[in-house]
Amino acid sequence: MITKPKGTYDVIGNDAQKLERINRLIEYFCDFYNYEYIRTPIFEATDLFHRSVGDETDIVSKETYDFKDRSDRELTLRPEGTAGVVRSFIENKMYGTILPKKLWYNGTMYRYERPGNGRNREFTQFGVEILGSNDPAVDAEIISMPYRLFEELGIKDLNVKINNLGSKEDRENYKVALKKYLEPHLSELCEDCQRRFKTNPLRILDCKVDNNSEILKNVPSILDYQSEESTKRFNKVLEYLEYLDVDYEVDSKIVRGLDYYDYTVFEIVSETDALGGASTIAAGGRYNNLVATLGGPDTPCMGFATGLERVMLAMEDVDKRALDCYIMYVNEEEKIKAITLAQDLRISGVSVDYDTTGRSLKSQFKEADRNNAQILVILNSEDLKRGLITVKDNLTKEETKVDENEIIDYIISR
RNA sequence: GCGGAAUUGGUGAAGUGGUUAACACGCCGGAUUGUGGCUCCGGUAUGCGUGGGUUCGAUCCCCACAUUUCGCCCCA
Repeated sequence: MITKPKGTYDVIGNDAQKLERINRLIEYFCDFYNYEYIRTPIFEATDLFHRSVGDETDIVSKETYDFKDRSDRELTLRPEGTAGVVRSFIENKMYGTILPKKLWYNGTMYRYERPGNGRNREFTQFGVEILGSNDPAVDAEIISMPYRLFEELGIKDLNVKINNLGSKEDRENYKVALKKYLEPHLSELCEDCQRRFKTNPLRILDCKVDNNSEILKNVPSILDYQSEESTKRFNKVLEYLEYLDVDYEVDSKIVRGLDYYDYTVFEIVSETDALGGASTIAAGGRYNNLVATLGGPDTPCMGFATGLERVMLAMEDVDKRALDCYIMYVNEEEKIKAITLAQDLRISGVSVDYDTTGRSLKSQFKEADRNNAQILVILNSEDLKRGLITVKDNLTKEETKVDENEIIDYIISR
């Protein structure tokens, strides 16, 4: 038997119902928040991710699906959505249109990782990007929108962790101070952190091994190394979040693994058991320099992305949608009536189904209940001869015989 | 990439080096010859992740691989 590739999965059963619900809600939200849909390619030039996400990041250095096509082009399956959107923004000269540009996407991403609970090699991210505004209200919207979406989906124990990375200059100043502080304690840190000290000292902050050590508890905070303007801006973001009733917590150790972030970064966390160790269900931040880095004009931007597989894990099961009508029959004459009546009802906007496996009438009743059918139509040759059809309300169990010519109107009126 | 655990029908699972692989749910059928959801009765894995090996004989022992899962790493 051929099985699915490692790290992929089929969305079936209740997961499929959850995903349908999520996707419907996403469209609804994006419409009301005034975002435009964008779809970009699933593979892009390898270089795009090296220049945006960063050569040195784990995602790019060891998790991408890279390949050459038949003309030896270097291509990569997208490991995240922002790079492609920004590339499209520049390539299609959207910076010349009315700004800000508010875009949303929802698609599969690929990372060659060890699969686990809420972690797959092919996974789905929904994300939005606001390009061309540095207003703190944008930051607040980018955080509050997914927060409200998750609330609407019934996800419990939501919390936003937020931090301010500041400008590149602010970060450089902080890195100097951080290194100065850590230097004497270097031998006390874990191996990974000793390596990070050279490559990316900020990442030591969210190390899980050393997190409880005295050294990291007393580490200088990045928030103390911000310019006045940056701090002022961050406080405004927090103020707006208060107004929007978002439950947040400033955490100066949130750094994120993608190089393009600056100023506001955040994670939305749910402590639901089903998520296990994968409690971050959405994350994002500002990337005011990315458009320029990729060759476009200076354009301040912010966005977030959420992993739908994790959202599904955090959700309660979704009830199957009820079927309006189930039609029952036994002989061929009745069956013909069943399939034609079903078609007429479906065209009239009534959801209908009927048996196609030769079940007994008894089993057809069971099948109707499994489908949570509201109305049962029980066809009977004797009745049909007199132009009548039996309709049973599956809640009240009331049964009536209706004239064949009025059956559709009768069912619609129920 | 590193370390641990698991893998038996549609599902949850018991089980033993040797005839027919428990039990439960589900599903199908019957009692009820065209009105169910209760009850009772019956049916429902030629197979125990895959490939090797040990053995007279393996689902059960050994090895490898795959997949899943937990932790590390990282992240959505």
